[in-house]
Amino acid sequence: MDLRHISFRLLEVFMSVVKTGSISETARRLHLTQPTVSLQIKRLQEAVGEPLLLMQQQKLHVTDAGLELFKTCQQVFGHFDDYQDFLTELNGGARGRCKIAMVNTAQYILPKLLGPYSNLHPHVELPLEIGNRAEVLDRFERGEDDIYVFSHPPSLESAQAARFLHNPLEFIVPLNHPLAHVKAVKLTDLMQYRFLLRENGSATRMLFESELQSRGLVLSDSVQMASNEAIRVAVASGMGIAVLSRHVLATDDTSFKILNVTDTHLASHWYFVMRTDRHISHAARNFLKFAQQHVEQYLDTQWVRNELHNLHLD
Amino acid sequence: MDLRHISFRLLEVFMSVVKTGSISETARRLHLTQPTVSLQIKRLQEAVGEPLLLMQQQKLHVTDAGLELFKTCQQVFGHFDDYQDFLTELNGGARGRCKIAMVNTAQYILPKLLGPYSNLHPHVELPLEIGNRAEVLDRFERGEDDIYVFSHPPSLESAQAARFLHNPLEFIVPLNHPLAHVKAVKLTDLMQYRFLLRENGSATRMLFESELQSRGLVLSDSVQMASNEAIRVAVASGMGIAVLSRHVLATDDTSFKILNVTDTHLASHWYFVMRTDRHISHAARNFLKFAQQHVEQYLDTQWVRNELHNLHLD
DNA sequence: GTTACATATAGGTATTTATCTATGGGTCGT
DNA sequence: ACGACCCATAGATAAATACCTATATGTAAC
Repeated sequence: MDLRHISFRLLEVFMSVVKTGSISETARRLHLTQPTVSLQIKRLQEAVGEPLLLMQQQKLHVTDAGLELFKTCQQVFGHFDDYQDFLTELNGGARGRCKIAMVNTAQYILPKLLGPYSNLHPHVELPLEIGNRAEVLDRFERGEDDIYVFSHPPSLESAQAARFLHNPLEFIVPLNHPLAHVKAVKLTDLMQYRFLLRENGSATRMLFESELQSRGLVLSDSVQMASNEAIRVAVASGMGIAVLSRHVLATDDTSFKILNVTDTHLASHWYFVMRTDRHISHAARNFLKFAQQHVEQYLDTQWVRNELHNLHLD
Repeated sequence: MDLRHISFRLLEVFMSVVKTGSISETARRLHLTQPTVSLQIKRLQEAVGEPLLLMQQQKLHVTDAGLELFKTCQQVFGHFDDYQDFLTELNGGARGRCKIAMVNTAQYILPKLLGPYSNLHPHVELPLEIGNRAEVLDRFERGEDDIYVFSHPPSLESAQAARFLHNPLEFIVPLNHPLAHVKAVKLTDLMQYRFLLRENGSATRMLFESELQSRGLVLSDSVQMASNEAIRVAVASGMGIAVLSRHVLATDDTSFKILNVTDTHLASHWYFVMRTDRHISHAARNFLKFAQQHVEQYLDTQWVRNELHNLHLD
């Protein structure tokens, strides 16, 4: 039996002939001519190397080999039907994988969107990668994920980015800090204190430092820490002061004090970024559509800046 | 997804690519060039309407759709492997069907051959048709069976027949019959008695009547009966005398007497007949080969006339 | 920077395919 | 005997396939 040159079309025709028990009838149903069907069957028989249909008393008779092939075909088409269903789900975004890589800070906000999405599409895998800016940038360069969440999106010809959330930065001090109860503070007032900062390259730090530089200010003392939590806890325990994303700070957290710095309003935005030179999974497209429609619903409305319509998702 | 023009070859190539994870490697293994494989994959992707493989960081990456297709292919090829096995058995005669139609009398001898054969090939179906000569002839004309067993084979261009067993006829009388103890009888001595005969067209009757005719004899009385058993029992109970195939008479049956008719030795032969203008199942071929090799073993050697080598079985 | 491999693309060709129309030869019912 | 059907075969053709060679391009290793 040489299947090589057997196409599924051929098997379809064969199955129809077995079902209808007639070559002419099959021809009519499949909008072919009778000789065409005759020939197809002949070819199939040659490929199988065994008669599949015999004319017997003016009637088409299916041989054992034919019947068994018919059964085999039924199974085979069953599997392909299943596959078709799978594809349909995949296309509808109801199944598949949507790999997201995000910078550390984003992990405080993205789950609010991912949770509802995941409930809606339980068959979609959502592997998340969390890293510092450098790491995520690395992944982005290599195109390892479907979607990237940046605060400062890299610029790349073959990528598109869109903001969806405002990311205001706040200055926090220990409760017993001299400035803790001052009503209005200026940025220069803070320079004398020790700042707890994320590593170089962190979007928050970048933003803060560029602000300092543009105003000709210099920190008198700073300590680098690996995570936002570490910084928060360290500030609470009096190790120094810090500038952190508003989203990192729980509103009911009273272990530190947020300053009212009147002359400085640092803020960036959260961006969804996707590469256009790479295949984007249906699930990823679907997630972004979901986000576009539901950011207002699941994220704090006061911070939402929904510009996701700028993404070309179709 | 449009499978119509997808051949199994294409799926084979695809599977190899997934397995080896490399287009070039697949090309080497399948003795193709790399561009050929590239193109095949491209075609397959177009047919499926979904990317199956992606280049990612210089490595071929199988997409979800690709992986699922791969699994589907595995199943599908599994089914075709099963089918191939089925075909192999069919070809080896170990599976399939061998329809045999035989005249009544043959049912006393054929089972001796069919039993051992069936034990050897339990997966071969052996539907038997038993009828009178006219009925079997009818089936033969229409080609309804693979093998026919006749005593007087019909002559037909597109058929071959070969003898395998001698079929001597015996005259039997009731135990209390006047001739029962006569040592040597002549045919003419029997004419005055009532003969119990099978229906017109029965090979036994044909043979007997042609003998009578050639010798200018006429029966004084005859009764037609439907089966050999009926005749045997009727003879035993004194209804008349009869001529029956030796094979119909059990050697240890003492309910009647076999005459020694010195001037008449009626006999025919059993023939296997097959049509050459019809597909002959492997099982049927195989059975005839088996018969050719084993008639001596399973049938009474004294009656065997094995001329089955005259059949063209390959 | 060159070599070694990987894939992708372009261009070419012989073969195969999927069709068709036309035709021949059976069987069945009228 | 004559349509009305059935299937098989022959002959024709446009399209698709299955390959190839040559070449471009991109990355990794030396």
